[in-house]
Amino acid sequence: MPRFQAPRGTRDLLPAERASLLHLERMALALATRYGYQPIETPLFEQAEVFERGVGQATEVVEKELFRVQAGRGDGDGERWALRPEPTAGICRAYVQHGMQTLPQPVRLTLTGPMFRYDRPQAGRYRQFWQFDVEAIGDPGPAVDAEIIELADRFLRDAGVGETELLLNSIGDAACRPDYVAELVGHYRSHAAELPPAERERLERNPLRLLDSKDPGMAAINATAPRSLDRLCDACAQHFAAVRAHLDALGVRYRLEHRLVRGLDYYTRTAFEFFPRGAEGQQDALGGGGRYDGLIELLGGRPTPGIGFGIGLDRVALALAARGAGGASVEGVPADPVAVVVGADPADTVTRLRIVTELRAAGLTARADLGQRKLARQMEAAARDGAHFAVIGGDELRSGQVIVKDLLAGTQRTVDLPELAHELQRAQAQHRHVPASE
RNA sequence: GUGGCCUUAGCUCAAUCGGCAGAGCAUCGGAUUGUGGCUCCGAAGGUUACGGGUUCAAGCCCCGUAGGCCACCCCA
Repeated sequence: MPRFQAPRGTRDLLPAERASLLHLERMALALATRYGYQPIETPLFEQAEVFERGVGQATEVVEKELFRVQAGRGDGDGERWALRPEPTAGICRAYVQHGMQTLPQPVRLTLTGPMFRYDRPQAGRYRQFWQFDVEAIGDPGPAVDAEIIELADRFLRDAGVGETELLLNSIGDAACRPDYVAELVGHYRSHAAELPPAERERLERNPLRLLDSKDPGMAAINATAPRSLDRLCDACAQHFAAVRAHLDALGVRYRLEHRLVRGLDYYTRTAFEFFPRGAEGQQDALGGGGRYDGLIELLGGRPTPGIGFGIGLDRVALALAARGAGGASVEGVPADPVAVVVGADPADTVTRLRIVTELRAAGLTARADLGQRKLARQMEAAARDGAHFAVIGGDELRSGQVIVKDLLAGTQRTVDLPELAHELQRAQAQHRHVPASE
């Protein structure tokens, strides 16, 4: 085992994995842009308080998983930093900081990048993971709720993760949630004797969480627990009904899940999560999101509604791999070079480098074999690299010519150097029009 | 943060009862001095994750640490 390793819970994305992620990132940006969401980038770290206030002091994400950073000398209040555990708080901080309330509302933003949580690693759960995030800030909905959810659904389908299930809930707002939570606590208190110890402790800190407990002893108690959907105030109930109507109109299928409570404090009203069909462990969640009508205000802005989602690209890639999909070559990132320039005189790297430089200037994807190996080895490496052509520089160079060998067809011809780039482009285009036999 | 399983070459894995650390693939070279994927031959590659203990002797048994995975907690 090497002395130095990637830190626990992180991993190197080797070219094949990097290409898959790059593919997803590009797909995400293209899709969000088509929906009118503009790219934004925020720092990978923020003042810790942005997350403590934004995400919620009592959440697992902040209490247990915040990746705190020792800054410089670490001797001032302003130097309490943390790596971002999720993108929404930072984006909302930027919205406030840059006065985006003066822009036409809502402000539609998207971001793709790494997030950090100091959690115990597991497959599909990393300390550094990639997320595709979309936010619409400044629109109370309900139509934009449906737009956002449909966008998330579209991305998952375009990515090709297969059948997914969308779980939907409304967890109320400042007007009705407190009463509901109080009623819920009362319900659990009346069953206090039957509660498992761990659940009894959570009752005090995060009562909503008891709802989705997997403890078998909780099944009976939860069955009779009040449901937030039955306790929504008129405004929330109307909002939720309208969200559903919009989703129905768009043909987005979902399942009501009254136990769905999101883990971040900022959520209000609409909450949703996506799972691969048949897999509903939390570690299988592909993504989720919801409305956060109080968050901007918490971060120092005027009261402003917002909604968004995050999709875990690592998990999307995992789901793809599980179906034997993905891993294909990425547009703009060809896995294989079109041409490899090899030389009969292994020592003459000048000629090879000069030729390949001209091919690149002409827009071709090409590399030269700059090793000192004999021709057969250079050819072998070119073929195994998946190159379409080998450009062989030998005695013909004296008369300004090279040999172009089509490694797929096995044919070859002599070409004048000034014609080389053209000839390769022509042959490549011709190849594309021949039905692939591979 | 809790509990469990695992870790041998770059990768996938062997190694009988505790008794000389191996194979395939990949890499490099040769067979073939100007022509590739096949074939054959060879080389290189190891502190058996790390540290300690037991033993004449440890990849194998014991303890600790790190990392991976699984189930929780919980998120992506």
